[in-house]
Amino acid sequence: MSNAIAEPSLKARTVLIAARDVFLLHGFSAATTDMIQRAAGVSKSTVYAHYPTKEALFAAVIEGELAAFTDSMRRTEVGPGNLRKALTVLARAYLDVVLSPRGLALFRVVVGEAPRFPDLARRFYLAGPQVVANMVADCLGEAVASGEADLSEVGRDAAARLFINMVRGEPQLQCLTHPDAAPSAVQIDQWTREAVTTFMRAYAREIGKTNGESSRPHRAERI
Amino acid sequence: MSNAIAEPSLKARTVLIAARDVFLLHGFSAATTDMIQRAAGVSKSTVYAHYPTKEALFAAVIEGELAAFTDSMRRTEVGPGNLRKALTVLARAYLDVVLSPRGLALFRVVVGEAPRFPDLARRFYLAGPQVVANMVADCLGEAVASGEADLSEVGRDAAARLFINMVRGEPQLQCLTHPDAAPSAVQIDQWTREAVTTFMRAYAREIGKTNGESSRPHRAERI
DNA sequence: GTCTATATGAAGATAGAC
DNA sequence: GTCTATCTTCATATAGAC
Repeated sequence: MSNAIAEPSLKARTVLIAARDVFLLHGFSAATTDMIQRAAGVSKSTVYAHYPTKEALFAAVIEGELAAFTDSMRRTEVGPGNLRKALTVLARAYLDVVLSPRGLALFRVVVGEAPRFPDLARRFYLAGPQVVANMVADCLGEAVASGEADLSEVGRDAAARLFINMVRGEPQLQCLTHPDAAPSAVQIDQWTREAVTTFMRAYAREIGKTNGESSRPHRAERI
Repeated sequence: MSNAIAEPSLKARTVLIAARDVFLLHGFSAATTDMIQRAAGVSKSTVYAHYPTKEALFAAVIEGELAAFTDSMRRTEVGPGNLRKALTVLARAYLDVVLSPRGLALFRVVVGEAPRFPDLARRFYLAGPQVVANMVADCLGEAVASGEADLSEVGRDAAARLFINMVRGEPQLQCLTHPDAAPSAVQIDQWTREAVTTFMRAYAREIGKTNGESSRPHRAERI
């Protein structure tokens, strides 16, 4: 069936998917077009029919991963709840993507090849950390408006960046430097809790200090 | 010209230094032994006389950089002062190394090649973040003892890790993803201040704010 | 130990048949 | 568009003279 009139975009996608696996596993330089060709089950010239060079194929792969990353984060619904709850949801969503094999491999490759592909590195920052920071900043804006948080000392955007870096820092670094040891769900929960707790201690205003899931929704949320 | 009696360790060091420059600039796979040989001004077989393979040479380079990193941090004198001052000194010392061209290149290469050199990646964590976290933890231990800090909620070691990741997070990520734009000293100062401020707001106890010099911390107060 | 010269293999990319 | 076969270049690593 597919032999008669091969749809061009189909083979192109096959090549792209194979290239993604190979590039994310080996990095740009160590990956070879032979590996990609073999993984895709096509011939060498089919690869070059759709992508003029190895660099172009690499760029297409990274762009696709960035889009997937952004989409994944954008699908996160914070939902109703207090600030602690909202930050916890965002932190978990961020860590889920960052600590996934795909997320770790993307970081490795983009950062490792940044001197050779500076534009891709910049786009990584915009599609990843920047997007998440904006989501957190929105959340913090509402919290400030409702009196849940006081960010007058550092500002909303700086606070958002501090938070996501606190969330990402240790888990990502440990995963990057211990490639064979994936952290447990319990460990990830603890990291999340520590970061959220620290941020809340620094910037949350004491409303109902007795704490413990005060079911009072400070922010009347849209649903 | 190096005709008389070439000291073996001299040429070995020449090769190692050249290899360091090449590996840190291009990464492991993109670097070639030709580049190293040319940069060192020696012949191909001289390289292989001292290091059996490209991998072994790479490992020697990374080990050397890790030792330099650790030494640099260990030379940091925290000196007398309150907790805010001590954390600021440690943060600046850490950022100086992390954001230096050598520090950024080391991170790039080690993280990028971690799947192929997992042992080096683990040793990177121990020689870098772990060392700094221990220094911060020592500092925090004193602060707890003197009543300057209350770390009962997350613990001393977790607090230390949170702090260094807050310090490192945004500056390092921006430098890694914007290889052509070095941050200004003012920007670095601001990042440092934001991280220290956030940590202090979360965990410092207000001593002598209203009643002035009530307790006597063993490190001299200074604002 | 160090050099020149080279073996050996594989990389990225292309030509031409179908 | 896709394949088989190939070109050119350059990689790591080694042999043999000095």
